[in-house]
Amino acid sequence: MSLDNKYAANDAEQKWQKFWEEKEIFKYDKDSSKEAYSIDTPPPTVSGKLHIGHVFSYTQTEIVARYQRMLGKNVMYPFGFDDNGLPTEILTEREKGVKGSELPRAEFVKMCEEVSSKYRIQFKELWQSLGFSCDWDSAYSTISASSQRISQRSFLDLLEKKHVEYKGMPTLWCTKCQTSFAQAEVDDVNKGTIFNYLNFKSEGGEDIPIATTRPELLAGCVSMFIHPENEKYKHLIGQDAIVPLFGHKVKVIADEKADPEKGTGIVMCCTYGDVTDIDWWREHKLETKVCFTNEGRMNERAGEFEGLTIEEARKAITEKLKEEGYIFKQEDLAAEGRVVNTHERCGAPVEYLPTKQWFIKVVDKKEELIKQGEKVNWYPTYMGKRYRDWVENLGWDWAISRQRYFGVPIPIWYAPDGTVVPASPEQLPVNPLVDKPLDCKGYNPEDLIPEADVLDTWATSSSSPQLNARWGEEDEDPNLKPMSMRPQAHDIIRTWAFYTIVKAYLHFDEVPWKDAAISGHVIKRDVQVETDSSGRKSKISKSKDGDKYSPIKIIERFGADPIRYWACSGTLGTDIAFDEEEIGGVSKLLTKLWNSSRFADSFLEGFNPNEKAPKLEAIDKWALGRFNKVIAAYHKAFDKYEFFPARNELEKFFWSTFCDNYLELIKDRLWKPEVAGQDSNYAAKWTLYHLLLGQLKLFAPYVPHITEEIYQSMYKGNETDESIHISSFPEVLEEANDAASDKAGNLLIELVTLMRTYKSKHNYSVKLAVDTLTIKCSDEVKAAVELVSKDLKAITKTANISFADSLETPFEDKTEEIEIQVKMDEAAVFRTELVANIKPIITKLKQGLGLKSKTPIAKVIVQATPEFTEYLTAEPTQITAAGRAENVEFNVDGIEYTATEKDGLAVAIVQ
RNA sequence: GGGCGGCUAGCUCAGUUGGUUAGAGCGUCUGGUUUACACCCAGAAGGUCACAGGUUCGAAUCCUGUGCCGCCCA
Repeated sequence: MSLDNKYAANDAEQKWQKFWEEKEIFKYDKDSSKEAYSIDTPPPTVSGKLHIGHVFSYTQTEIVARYQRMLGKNVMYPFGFDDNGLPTEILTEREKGVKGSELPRAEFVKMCEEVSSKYRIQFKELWQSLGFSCDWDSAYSTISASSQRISQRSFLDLLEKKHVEYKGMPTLWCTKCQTSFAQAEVDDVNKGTIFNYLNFKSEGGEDIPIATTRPELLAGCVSMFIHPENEKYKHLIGQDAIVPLFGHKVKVIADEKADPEKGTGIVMCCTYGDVTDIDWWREHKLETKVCFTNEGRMNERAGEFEGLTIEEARKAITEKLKEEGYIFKQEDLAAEGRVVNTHERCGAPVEYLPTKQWFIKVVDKKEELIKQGEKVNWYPTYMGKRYRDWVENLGWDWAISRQRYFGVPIPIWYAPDGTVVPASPEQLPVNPLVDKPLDCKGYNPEDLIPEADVLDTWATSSSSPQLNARWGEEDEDPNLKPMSMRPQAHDIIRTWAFYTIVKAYLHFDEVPWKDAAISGHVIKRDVQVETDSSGRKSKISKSKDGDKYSPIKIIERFGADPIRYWACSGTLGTDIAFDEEEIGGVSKLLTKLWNSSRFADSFLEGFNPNEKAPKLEAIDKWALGRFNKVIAAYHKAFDKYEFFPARNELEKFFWSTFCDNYLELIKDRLWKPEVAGQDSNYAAKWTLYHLLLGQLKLFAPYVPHITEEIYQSMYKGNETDESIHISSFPEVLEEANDAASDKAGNLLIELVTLMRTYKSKHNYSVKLAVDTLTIKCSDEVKAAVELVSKDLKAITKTANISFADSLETPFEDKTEEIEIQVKMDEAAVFRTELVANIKPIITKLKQGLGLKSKTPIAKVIVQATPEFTEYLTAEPTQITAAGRAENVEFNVDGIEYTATEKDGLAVAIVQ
């Protein structure tokens, strides 16, 4: 089977994707004795849109999977979908135009299932069209029955070990989603707002000024704070103050956290404006005066403002304060100056409300969790610091209960006296709203109150290592503890990486995985700003950039392989700009790979590399030896998840050493075995066979489709592996590590470059014949050059090579070891000169016929003196090439010629 | 305000434990090519390695400081 002229990417990609699936090439074998390599694939959140960022980071993982597989490991590359929880609910509400809280629970859950399964299919199709080598049989969804079982098992284990607790305390609360949430789900948004300066009154009637952006909290004001050394106001400490509009009294208290420089230097403390309020409330044992409802409206404490939303109340109360003369100054805070905490799932501002929630206790485990983080190998290493910083700054335990619907139920009931009655392991998965505990702990089953809350989505996705290892299930896999690696992007170190480490630590006192490879994000090049020459970049925005970055469309345009290759550009962990030009550049590389393979194929058809041991020539050893170095560098880089340098070494070798030099060097040996000798011909083919195969294998993880296509067409006979992707990487060929050959090869390249420069500077064609090349060099160099003089002659079209101690007319360029003198073949030079005269005339004639200079024509006819004719007829292809003509004829009578600048030379053309 | 990362050719980026003349691709310029490939080949131009100090025989690389950009956390 030989290779077609052009590589048909679309057909080939689909063909091989089907082939891999049918032949189960990527199946993980649980019972294999081979070393396991397991990947804790991030289960993407089903949030609707597919994003080029997904492609970028997931592809990097996919390439690692293929790499490890070719190292001979038993690779577990599963896929999961994190389809439960609030993101899916919000998506469903948006798509179906409903509100979860207003529908019967079961009905809404069913809708969520419907929506998520739709998107699950889209995601899977995307990964498949990129040629991902997942074992789809091990795909999981975090809401499936078995995932629920494992997630509930996790909860019960933590309950038993007393790592979870049910407690009432101020909790991050989303009034829009009407649920509590975790610290990690808070987003900082810069938002403009108004700073209101207003006066409280002291008992003695003195004005006590404060500044606040949230006057609606006045109803919940419980105290005021002044710095103990605040000279201006410290006399107020200990007094009572009267809250404007609402009239209740609050104490003025001293505390160092009240910054004298900020606002007026006096701060009001409410239930609860922010984390400082909560700290004060706790430290000073203040009363609790909630003035909001869970739905985000003012409650009865707000008096006439009851029932207004928080926003409405802010305006109304500000107005009233102004009317009644409490406000004496208002300040517009610019957007960048004011950070508002929002709920990352929906964008609503964060509130703090006292509620009773389930927490995983992490704050008192900081030290241990930091130590766990140190046991993980982070790539790049500084990402470990981000983890550490996050853990060190933890202020809250991890709230895992959500007052929502589409999630894993918390498997417990409450007895009338408050005792928690857990589900039994054998009844999982359980839905307390429907089921009863197997062991009611002596309570009447009818009296038990089911827990209606569900687990946070992170509480389930943080169990992905346990889901992969099938923890506690019949088919539990002991080889996956810990897993080999976790790939993920840097933005979710504080959530997903952290939570997963927490779980593995609390359950098993171990790390979930050995390595964590952290990728960056895809950003776009902002064209408008770029023309400002400041070269700014910005994040891709779904709303602004629409479909431009739709992965499906990009795959359709470029094919999967170029996108995969692009996804491996740039340093691990850093953001990358999406660059269509670069993806187009990859297509060029693949075409080059295809064409060079096609070239090799034309000589290797029927070739058997096992027929006999080759007698390798210096130049063969040189190329193979350099390839040995590429192999070593490739593995060294991949070992650290640095697929970009690995790829670069390979690409550089392929394009420069292999294509531009080695293939050119062996052409004569391939074309003319009768001149070169059968041994030489065999050695060239043998080297070509192995070099190309080796490169295909190193390219395979990146561009699996085209390499498979070439492998199957060219190599399948001699090579027995069913797919290149389960073959093993090329081994270092010791025989080729030969210093003399390496030296000779490098000198040869130096000489070739010098000759090319010489010709280029004289405007000669690279192929123009040379009569004699004279080299001035040391005896040592001379000996090395003699090893490759045959190759040097062939590639530089040189008839004679000689060595001399001094040169009469040395070429200006030289290297450290070599100087040269070139005597061109006079006849060839003269012929070139003649052709150089003919060429512009042909172009002119073409233009006269309305043709472009590159348009092919039938014939060039030249009229010339006998002397010129003799030169030209010796190498007629020079003229046909110059005119892109089929043919050339000389001195035909009865035709109108156009004269050239050179006397005795004229041209005509036939279209 | 704290932490982290970055600043290298017109653009996108490499640059190993400090070591000859700092590299690649794209772009530009000059040439070339029909027995793999114009998605090609050869050659050239183009850099005060953000800035300022310091360590060193030697610094893009190590140290200190400054500026700008980005991210994370307050």
